[in-house]
Parts: sequence; C-alpha cells; structure tokens
Amino acid sequence: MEKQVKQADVEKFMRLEQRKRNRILNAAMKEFRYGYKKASTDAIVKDAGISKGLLYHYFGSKEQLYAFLVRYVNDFITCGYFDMLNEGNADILEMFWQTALLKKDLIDQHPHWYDFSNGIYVHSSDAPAVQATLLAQEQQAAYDEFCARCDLSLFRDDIDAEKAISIIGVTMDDLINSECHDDYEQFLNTLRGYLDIFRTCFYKEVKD
Amino acid sequence: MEKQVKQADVEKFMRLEQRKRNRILNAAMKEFRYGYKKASTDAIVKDAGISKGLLYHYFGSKEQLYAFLVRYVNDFITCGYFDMLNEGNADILEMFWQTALLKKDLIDQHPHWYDFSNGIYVHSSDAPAVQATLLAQEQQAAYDEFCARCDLSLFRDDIDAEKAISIIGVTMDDLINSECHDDYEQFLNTLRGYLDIFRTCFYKEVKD
Amino acid sequence: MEKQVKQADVEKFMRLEQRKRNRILNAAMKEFRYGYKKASTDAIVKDAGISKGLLYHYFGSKEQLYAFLVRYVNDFITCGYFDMLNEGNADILEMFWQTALLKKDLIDQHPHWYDFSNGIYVHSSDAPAVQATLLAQEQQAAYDEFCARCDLSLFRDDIDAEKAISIIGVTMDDLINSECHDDYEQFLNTLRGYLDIFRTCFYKEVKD
Amino acid sequence: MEKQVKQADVEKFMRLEQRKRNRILNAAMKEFRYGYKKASTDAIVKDAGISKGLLYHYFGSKEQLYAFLVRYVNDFITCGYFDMLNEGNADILEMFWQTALLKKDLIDQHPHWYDFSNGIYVHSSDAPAVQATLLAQEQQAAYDEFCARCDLSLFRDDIDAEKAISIIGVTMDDLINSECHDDYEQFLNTLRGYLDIFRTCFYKEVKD
DNA sequence: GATGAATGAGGGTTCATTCAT
DNA sequence: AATGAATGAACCCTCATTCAT
Repeated sequence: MEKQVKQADVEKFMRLEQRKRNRILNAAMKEFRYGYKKASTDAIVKDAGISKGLLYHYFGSKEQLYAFLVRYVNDFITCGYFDMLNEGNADILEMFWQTALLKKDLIDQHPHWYDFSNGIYVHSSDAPAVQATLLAQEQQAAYDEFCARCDLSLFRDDIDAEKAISIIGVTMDDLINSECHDDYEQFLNTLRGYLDIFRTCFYKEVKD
Repeated sequence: MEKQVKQADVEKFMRLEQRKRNRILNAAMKEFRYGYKKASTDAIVKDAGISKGLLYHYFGSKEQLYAFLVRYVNDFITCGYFDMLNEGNADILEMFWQTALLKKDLIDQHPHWYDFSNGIYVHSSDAPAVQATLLAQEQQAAYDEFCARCDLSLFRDDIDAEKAISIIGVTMDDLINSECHDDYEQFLNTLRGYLDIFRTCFYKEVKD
Repeated sequence: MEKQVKQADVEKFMRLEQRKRNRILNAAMKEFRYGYKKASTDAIVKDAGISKGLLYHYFGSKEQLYAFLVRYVNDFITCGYFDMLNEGNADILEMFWQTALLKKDLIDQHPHWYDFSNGIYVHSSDAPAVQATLLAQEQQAAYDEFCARCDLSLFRDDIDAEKAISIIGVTMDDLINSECHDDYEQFLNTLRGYLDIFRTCFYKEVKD
Repeated sequence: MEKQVKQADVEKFMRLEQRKRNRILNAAMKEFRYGYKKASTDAIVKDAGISKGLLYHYFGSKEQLYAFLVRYVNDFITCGYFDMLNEGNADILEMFWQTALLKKDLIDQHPHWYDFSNGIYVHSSDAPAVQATLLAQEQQAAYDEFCARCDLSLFRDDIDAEKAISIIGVTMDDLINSECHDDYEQFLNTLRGYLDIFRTCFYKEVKD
C-alpha cells in the first residue's frame, strides 16, 4: 500500500502576496533549520501567523512542505550561481571565491534560508530519503555545469584535473558547512588560505 | 536534583554470548543510522528479536543506549587506529591509506556499525547534546595524536601544512563515504589516484 | 532548569459548553477517586468520550490535570461554605449542621466530585507532593476562618475548646463519609443525634 | 473472565526459619508503607536478599502478598489487643490508653510493621478494593468485641452511650493516623488531653 | 479561503509476572 | 528450592493530520 499523497496547492501559495509568502517561507525554514523531525508544524504556523489548515491546504503534508523548501532554496541559490557563471569566469578558484561572497549576501538578506540551506546537508537523512536523492541529482547537474565552465588548462599537467577539482569542491563544502559563521571576515580569511594552497599546489607555476 | 539516570546494567549486556550481543548491536546501530530521533526502540527490539523490557534492562533509556553505541563503535574503531599508529608510520598519506583499508574492513564486516559511525557526525545535532561534546573531545584528541605522529617536514615549505592535512582528511572522508563500494579494487585505485595527487602537489620534490 | 511545564490551555477548557465540560470533569474525578497513580488517562478520555490529544491540549499533563481538579473542587466547595459563613452563624454545631446539608447536596448532584474531594486527603501521599501542600494551606486558612467565626464562649470552661472542635470535626467527617447515604432522613436523624450529644456535653448548661 | 489467582504457598513461607521470614516481612512492609502501587517488588526482593522467583513462589502475586501482610499485621496487633482485653478492663478510655501504649511497643520492636499498619488506612483504596472490605469486617468484629467489654454505666445517662463510643473511636483513629509520631511523649500528652475531655464530658460526675 | 479543535497512531518507559535452568 | 533474565501489557505523552464550521 503506497503512502497516499494528499492534495496540495503550491501554486496557490506562489500566488500569495510576497510579504505573506515570505513570512511563511521564513517561519518554515527557520523551524526546519535543525532538521526535519525536530521541526514542529505548530511552531511554523504560529510563527507565520497562519492556521494549521492553511499550511496543509498549500502543502499537503510536512514532508511535501519540506520538499518544497529544499527545492525552493536550491533554485534560489542556483539562480544566483548561474548569473555569476554567465559572467563567464573560467578560473575555478575564483568561482569558488565568488560563490562564498554570494553566500554572504544570502546570510544578510535571508539568514533563515541560509541556515536551512546548510542544514539540508548537515542533517541530511533525518529527512525523508527520497528528497536527498532528487536534490543530489539536480545539484550534480548544476555542479557539472559549474565545472564544465572552468579552464582545466590552469592545472598542472602532471595531475588529474578532475580529481583536483573534486578535492577543491569537497574542501569548500566542508569549510562552508562546518565553519562557525559568526565572524564573516575570519571566515573569508580562512577561505583565502585554502584557495592559496590550491593555487600554489594545483595550478601551473606562473612565469613572469 | 539532576535528571535521574535510571538503572542500567551494561555490564550484563557485555557478558552476553557474542551472537546475541551482536544481534542487538546490529539492530540498534542500524536503527540509529539516520539519527537519534528517527530511531524507534520498537523497531530495535523487533529487529533484535528481544523484548522491550530487556533492552531497557540493559541500557536504561534510549539516550543511554545511544551513548553506549557511540562509545562502543568509537572504541572499536579507535582500537584499530591505535594498533596502526603504534606501528609508527610518519607519512600521513601512508597513514590515510592504512585508515582507508581499515574502514573497508569495517564496512565489510559490520556495515551497520559503519553507517552508524558515519551518522554520528552527520546527524549530530539531533542527538542528546552531551554525547556529541564528549565524543568530539575524544576524537579530537585521537586525531591530534594521529597528526602529532606525522612528519610535517614532508610538506612543501610554502604551504600551511595543517590546512593541507585538513584538505587530505576531508577528501578521504568524502571518498570513503560517497564512493560506491561494490568494487573494492576500483575503490583502491581511485583512492590511490587521490593520494598520488597529494604526494605530487603537497610534498616536497624528492631529489634523487 | 526547572521541570518544564508543557503548554496547557485550561482557559479554553473553561470556555467549553457546560455539558461537555462536566462530562470531562466527571470522568476525570471519577478516575482520580482512588488516588493519583491509580488513575489512567486512557480511562478518563474513554469515559469522557474525547481523544487523548484533547485532554493534553487542555491540561498539558496528568499532573496538571490533577492539580486543576483539586483546585476546582476545592473552589467549588469553598464557594458554598463561604456563602454559608457569610450568613454569620456563630454556633459551630449549627455551622456543622449546615455543612452537612451542603455536602449532602454535593453528593447528590456530583457524586464523583464528592468522592474525588474525599480522596484528595485519603490518598494524599501518592499525589504529586506540591499539590497537597498548597491545598493544605488553603484549606487550613478556610478552616481557620470557619473556626474564627464560631463563638468559643459557648463551650464549657473546664475543657479545651480547640480540642473539642477537633473532636466534632472528625466525627462529622466520619459520619458523612461512612454513613450509607441512601436514606436521607435517616442520615439527618443520626447527624442530629450526634450534634445533640455535643451540645449536651461540650456546651455550657443553659440556665433559664 | 475472572482474574486467575496463581499458585501460592504461604504455608511454606510460614515454615521458614524465623530470621529469614522476618527479613522478608520487614522488607515487604517497609516497601508497602507508602501504599500498594508505590511498592516495587524489585525493591522488596533486593532488600530481603531473595530472588524474584522465590517471592512469587511463596505469595503468587503482589496483590496476594499485600493481602497476606495486611492480615499478618492485623492478626499480630489484634493478638496484643486480646491479651489486654482479657485482663478485663472495663473503662473504655483506659482501654484506648492501653492501646496507645501497645502501639508504642510495636513502634519500638517492628517500626516497619507499624508504618505499614498505619499506611493501610492512610493509603486505603490505593490497594486492591477487595482487601479493604475483608479487613474492615474483621476489624469491625474485633472492635465490637472491644466495645462489648466496656462498661456503659460509666457514661452520663442523658446521652446515647453507643454514639459516644463512636465519637471516641473516630477521634482516637484520627489522632493515631494523623499525628506526627516522631515525639512519642508529645503524642501521649495530646492523647491524654483528649481522653480528659471525654472523661469530663461523657462520664458521670464522680462524687466523692 | 481560512480556522483551530479534535484525532489517534506511535513513541519512550515501567514493572508485575513467568519460566528455563 | 531458588534464581534472575526475559517478557509484554499498560502507562503517560507527542504531534502530524483532518474536518466541521
């Protein structure tokens, strides 16, 4: 017997006036920032100032709400990436640096979205399993495009550039997820330190 | 008055015949692999083929059970590490290679323990707070010892060796966690590829 | 950090239509009549015809429910006493007579409330400790006021009036609790018999 | 479906050597002193130094054990009363005074038995309902015999002697149950105070 | 559209009782 | 006779979900 998916009307939610929509979005992401199970639908509706029924009218279930949020922030962030990518930066280290700056913007404008976004991975499979898979594919696609853009000729000839990119990627992820983000300047310094190492070790020596 | 810790008789559990003990251990770790809250004691006893009462006779509470498991796998793994460390290997890349082999063993012999072990950090935030802290200290100490052993003079002088070690560490973790482990030979090859990059890029050039 | 008291919304309960409110009140007091521990919340909701969740929505916990009931009956009864007291009767035997009539009313209209009310003291020791203390103080105050009203000069000079009042009190309580209450006239006769003894023996002789 | 009464072999228990028997008796009464439900069979066997199985071998169930204890102390105490009664004391006030002294003995020699004995009434219907009824009948019989012995001619002619005895009885009960028994001398003083009132008010004036 | 009172399955925990040894 | 590991029904409580208004 398959779990029946109840009615949901996300489109109606998207047609809401932006202020109300964001109030709900903020409340939900804030509550989900520590993982799926810890979030309480009661807390969400209370914080958003709407009724229980309305939340379920829009999203059908807690699970679908979570799925929606994951997709929403992902699209929102990806959107920013693409704008950046379209500016055609070919140096992958520079791209990661820009990415970090973008995150800074997100933190300032939508702190809860950022927390939530980080939490998705940190509390990964606390969430319904399906979710992770779907998102992973999407992120992989985005990341692939991200990589396709970058200029592999910058890398030393005696190493596997793809593996090198992989190393840079996981290091950046780890840095962003685990780092205490209270002091942003500190964070940028650390980040710069790592990027320097990569430039020194993985890139060809620049001859002047 | 502190939260009263109910009677628990872990020693009695340790005196169980190994087969039964492992059945319980497996069931519990399997159930906890997605985090503390998601795990159901009902599911554990059902899977282990014991009664609810017996589980609580041994461990007192879900929280104490979790604490025990965390410590158990940690000791189990640390044990292997220490044996290796005592062989006094100073090349950190060689140490990571050995570590990977050990983890591979763990995955093969106790897949659930391995999943659980990974989950401890991944789902850290939904576990009883105390646990994470205690373990973090211990692991930090173990890792520090691990690092203290290694010969930093192997690294290039123009990079921050600590950051370099960090990069190597997260890359190894990512590799072990994400890699599809069906084909062991394939895995070892990939692993070797990454270690080669690190040796080539982070270590001093060897002059012959 | 004190034991956290979970949300409770007793006001919402008080706003319920009287029939439903009394159905819950009756079920709860009936179930608690043999003490705190023996009462089962399952039995209460089943008897009241409501769901588990609703009971906890109103009262937060078994303990808070019990606390509410204790206060409720106490206020309910005290209310009646005070009306009587305000009529300013100074003869304590007359006051006990009135009290007995009031209790009789309570028994007829809310038998479970009466049983519960008696049980509070009888099974005091298995209730959450705080409760008993708070109520005891309040009841002591009410009883003190009750006694302060009464004219001690009616008592013989050669006996301790306070002890005499105590004797009258426990006798009345015993009478009301143990007497088979099927035949009200019979009960009143017995009661009158005892009051006569007290008047004859404890009061000064009336000279005409 | 009637609750099935499991096998019990109290006779075997009675045939135990006195030291072991008393160790069990003490442990059980001590644990039951706060009522039936609060007592834990685990605590009893631990305190008595016997196994769970043995306790159930002798008594069959917690309920039967409790029943046995109630009967046991009752018989033990009644036994003392009868010895006293056989000495043929006809003054009921004197009889109550002697009773109080007997209780003092019990307190000294078997403090737990005394606590348990008091608890039976204090925590009355916390226990299985049947118990109270059975005991009540027995106690009533004992009390009736107690009263039958007493010399009614001591009472004033203008009051109902039976009712007067009843008053004395409930006052004594209340005193014994509620009084803080830490200071025995204090208790005896209070007791004497009440007995004096009864003698002064209920008995005929003694002409010299 | 919008509400929030009401639901009940499921969770963690306890403990009297049983039974293989 | 004696043990104590093992059981499982029953307990208090939570919370995602529903539905009458």
